[in-house]
Amino acid sequence: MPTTANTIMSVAIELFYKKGYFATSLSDIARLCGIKKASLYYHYPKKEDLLKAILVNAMQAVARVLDEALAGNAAIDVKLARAIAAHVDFHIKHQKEVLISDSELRGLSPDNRETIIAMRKAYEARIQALIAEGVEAKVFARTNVKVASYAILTLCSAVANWYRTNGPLTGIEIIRVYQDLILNGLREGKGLRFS
Amino acid sequence: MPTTANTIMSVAIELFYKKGYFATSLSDIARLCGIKKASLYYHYPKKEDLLKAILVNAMQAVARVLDEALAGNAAIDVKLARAIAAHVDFHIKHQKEVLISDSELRGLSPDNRETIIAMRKAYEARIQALIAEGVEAKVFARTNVKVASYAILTLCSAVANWYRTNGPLTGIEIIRVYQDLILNGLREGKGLRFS
DNA sequence: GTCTATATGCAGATAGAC
DNA sequence: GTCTATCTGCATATAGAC
Repeated sequence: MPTTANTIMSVAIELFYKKGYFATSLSDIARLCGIKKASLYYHYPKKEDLLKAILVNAMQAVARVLDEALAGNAAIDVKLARAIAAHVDFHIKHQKEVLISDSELRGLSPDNRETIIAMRKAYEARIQALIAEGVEAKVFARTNVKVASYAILTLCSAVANWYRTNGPLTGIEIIRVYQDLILNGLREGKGLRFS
Repeated sequence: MPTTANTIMSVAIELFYKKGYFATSLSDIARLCGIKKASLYYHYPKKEDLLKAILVNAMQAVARVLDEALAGNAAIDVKLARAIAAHVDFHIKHQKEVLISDSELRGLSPDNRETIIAMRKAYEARIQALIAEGVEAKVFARTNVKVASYAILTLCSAVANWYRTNGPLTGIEIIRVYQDLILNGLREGKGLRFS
């Protein structure tokens, strides 16, 4: 039995995803929750609080998933493969939250926006560290680590834009494809060699 | 000397890009144009007309760029390489319009939205035809053509999210990287093999 | 915790003078 | 073509009863 706050949150995710943050009114949300819009304010004092919670939760969740993927020892290319798997898996399992995160950041006040950007940078830094370690160990070709990380992360995030649950591919198949593509690309002379 | 209509259009692109379509008011646009908001209605009867024009122009322009890239004969992998170059080049030269196209489609009425989606599908179909031809000719490995096209197009479009004009890389360098990555990926056993 | 009623503001859009 | 003035509606948010 979900709490009212939880119901509101899932309805908000649904509508922000489908119509966008600004185009979604609190009346829309209230109607779908089966309550009056004034009641929303008891649970979330401002509309922006809903958006902020969605983005913070998503960032924390994906960071946790990365934690698990990187726990334990492994060769650096295996580690990166696991990170890719975790990232892609999260992005196909949480398409709505992730697409909201990508397109509604501007709905936040400067303070809240900075919070999210900082979380995002911390996440990127962990991927960059993996790439740098692989380059250091000469497992990957020399490359501009930051640029490579942007290319890889946008590539792996973009899957949220086209993946469909009833599509012809399972998540595992897609992960396999992206792992091959990126790891081949990072090895000597094969692709992701940003100078 | 730009016409007023043109000024309005560039201001709209600037603001829709920076703040988003819904968060941009016609007063904002008018102020930056140095006119009163009622004057906007002489040039564009509805706010949505501005958004529609941006999306239609962008789609027409990128389709034209693809025309040029595919004019003349060439081997199928060379053709695809040219298509990638054209697509990436367009996406780094028109970042704002392209990012608006990607995130503000919901600002359009159903009719207008359908128009854009149809243009988009036609564009995708041309890329799919290239991939299919390469598979047919056994230059590329067998793969799910539609899925491969989505992966490739989102990959090549995502560059608009991270490319910076004063960044460390030129457009040509990025194009080279993406061409290598994708063409290697499509050849036998190297990556973009969606079953 | 949820309700009814309402305050307040600004949005998109129009009318009509110049 | 641009202006001033205004219409109309809906948005977020609050007050206070139950």
